[in-house]
Amino acid sequence: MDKITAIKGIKDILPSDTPVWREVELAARKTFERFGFCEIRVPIMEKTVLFQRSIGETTDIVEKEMYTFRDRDDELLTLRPEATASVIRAFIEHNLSASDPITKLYTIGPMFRRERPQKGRFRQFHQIDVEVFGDDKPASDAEVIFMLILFLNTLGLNELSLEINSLGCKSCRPQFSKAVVDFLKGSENALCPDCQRRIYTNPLRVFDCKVESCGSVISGAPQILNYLCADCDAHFSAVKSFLTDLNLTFAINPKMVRGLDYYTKTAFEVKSGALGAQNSLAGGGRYDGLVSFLGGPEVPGIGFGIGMERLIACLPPSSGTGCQTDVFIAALGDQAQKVGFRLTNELRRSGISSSMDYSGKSLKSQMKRADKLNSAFTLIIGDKEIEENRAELRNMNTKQQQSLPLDQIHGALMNIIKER
RNA sequence: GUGGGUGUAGCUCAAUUGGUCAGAGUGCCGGGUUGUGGCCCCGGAGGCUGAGGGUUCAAGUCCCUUCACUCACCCCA
Repeated sequence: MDKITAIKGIKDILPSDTPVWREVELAARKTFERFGFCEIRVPIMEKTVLFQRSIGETTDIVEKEMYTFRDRDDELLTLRPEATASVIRAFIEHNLSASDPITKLYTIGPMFRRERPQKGRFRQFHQIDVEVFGDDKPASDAEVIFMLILFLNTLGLNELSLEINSLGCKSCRPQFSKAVVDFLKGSENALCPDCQRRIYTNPLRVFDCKVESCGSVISGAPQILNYLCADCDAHFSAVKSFLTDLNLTFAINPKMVRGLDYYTKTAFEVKSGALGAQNSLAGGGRYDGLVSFLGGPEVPGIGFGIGMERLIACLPPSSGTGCQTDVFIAALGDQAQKVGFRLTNELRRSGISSSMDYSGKSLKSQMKRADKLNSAFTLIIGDKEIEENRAELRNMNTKQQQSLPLDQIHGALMNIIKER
């Protein structure tokens, strides 16, 4: 029989990895909730139009990376490639702005993009996603960025680089785009074929092309920061000064444009050197026109996404404790097996984690198993002990051992374990 | 979609120019030693060397095809 494997680019998270994931998720919840964020859980499937509208028809994500399929009633559905669209959809659909003018949400879960997998890039990957609705003040931008950095620091990540930029708004960005197009047309021949095409499809993308010649062309191109309108310019200055107030070091990267069409004003990205080519660990920005563009009220928004696989790849290896067992019951002999079976399940009913091995193997291998389960205590019951109406309880760390009368075992164990 | 690299026991890897090359460590199972497990000692199971074809007296080792994994481009978290 051929064995059935997982889908390309879609990975299992094995028991050995699972503690780190939980630790990261827990840290995220704790940090975000300290900032007043609440969790929202949105579906992993949406109508395709939602993503087409929000992410942008000409983006790579929508053009060639989405898992889209036709439902049985012919409706086009797609597995979400990012979370923002869904969160906004839910925000609008349930009219969340009506009960609170400012809504702060986070969500954690899998995203899907059909790309060629490589280091730090998978077809199913996980994001921690944060969105703020209803606050267009620069302090909000700075707060969100601060929260992101704080969260990463909490996990022990300090060697990070924060880059920010402003992408302008609907009044100043078009002028900038036009200036860029005009400029690029002037030196079209020096660009790589991809970029020559981009001039007409998505000119700003030329900025993050990695081809050397394109880089040198674009280095002389107009810069968005020189085209910002008064409002955007003031906003950006205020964000920078708030970040400085919070002691955050950042670099201004005027070439950072972000791959989703909806961003306006502040855009930011956190990179790590430890990641290889896919070095962007988190990214986000403001999207002031998006909620209304998706049919909602005129509500500004800002948010970011963190790539969990990439984040975990940067983490120092140590942390993360495996599963713990309070007591392991090693039973030797048929009578002992019966007693042990009843006892281990009684303990579980009492809220104590307990395990035993039903195979009847040697004490040696049962002790080995106790080690694997990280048990704090091992209770040894043999048929001989049963005749003497006792069992031996061994503390796995101190090796200390005590004899317990059989009929008092349950109560005694409860006390001992509670004391720990 | 395009390119490079790699595919040998569950895991990590060996195997001189194609010629006892199918191995080691670790893990697993059993046994010994031990104050009833951890250290140490002995033994055992496990591989159509990713798959298919070809060259050769001889192929993990060379060639072709295919698949998988991986890294990079593209793009993004």
